[in-house]
Amino acid sequence: MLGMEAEMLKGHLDAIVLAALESGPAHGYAIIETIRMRSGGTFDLPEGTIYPALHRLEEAGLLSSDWTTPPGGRRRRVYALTRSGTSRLAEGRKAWGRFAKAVEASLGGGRSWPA
Amino acid sequence: MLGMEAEMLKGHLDAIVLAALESGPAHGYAIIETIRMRSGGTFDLPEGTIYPALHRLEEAGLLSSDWTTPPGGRRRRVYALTRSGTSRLAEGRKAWGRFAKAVEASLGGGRSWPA
DNA sequence: CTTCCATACCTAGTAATGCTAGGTATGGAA
DNA sequence: TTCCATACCTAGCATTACTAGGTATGGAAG
Repeated sequence: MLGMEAEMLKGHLDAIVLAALESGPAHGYAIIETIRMRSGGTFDLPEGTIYPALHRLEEAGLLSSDWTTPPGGRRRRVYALTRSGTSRLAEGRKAWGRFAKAVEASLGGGRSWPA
Repeated sequence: MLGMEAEMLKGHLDAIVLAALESGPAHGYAIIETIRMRSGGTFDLPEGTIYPALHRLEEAGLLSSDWTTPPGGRRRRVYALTRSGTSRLAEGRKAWGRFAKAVEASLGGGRSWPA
């Protein structure tokens, strides 16, 4: 997040994190990187955002984690989507679709506006 | 908000409220109605959301208000966009565009997904 | 060898914000 | 006259992302 539009993530972070794990398990630092890349640099999340979110998602049963130590590397906590995490992600995508549509309709207000 | 996707508005409400006033001044109840209509029923905001938001926006100089009493009617507080409210709305639309694009890129993750 | 940096994790506390759940009041319909 | 829809308000709550600190290790630079 680049300061300007701080706080805008509210409520959408979970789905974004889950999506970052869809292609396979990853650890916190890598997830931050994935999200930054995918979002084209728009979401540059501080660790203080990601780690608590991961804990929350695991607590909720949407992620599972394992401590791993790659040969000659530091200890990492690797997260993976659980079955309910996968289905929550699907819900999250649908919810985002509805939400975005409603916001656009609300902002548009009859007048056309630049895509 | 239909419960399921509660909290998703976070950070976007202000722009939506400002947009509701773009076509002319209105009072709180009418703004709720406008937003519900425009959003196709998705955003059915409780008064406890709107009134504090209006106060916040006025405090921030983005709205101005006047008490009016229509002939044979109840007392209403009518809000209007100020000049800086108008320009904030423009910023809000741009910010939404960037944000939505980044979320879609983050959720999409290489795989195509239903518009 | 020591120093420093990037990696990698963590958490307590803060600020913001939307919502819940209450309250008041009035005009018109039943 | 009773009730509901309109119309406004607020205190307190829950959630959530962020700030600002902290720990530790492997590798590179000096």
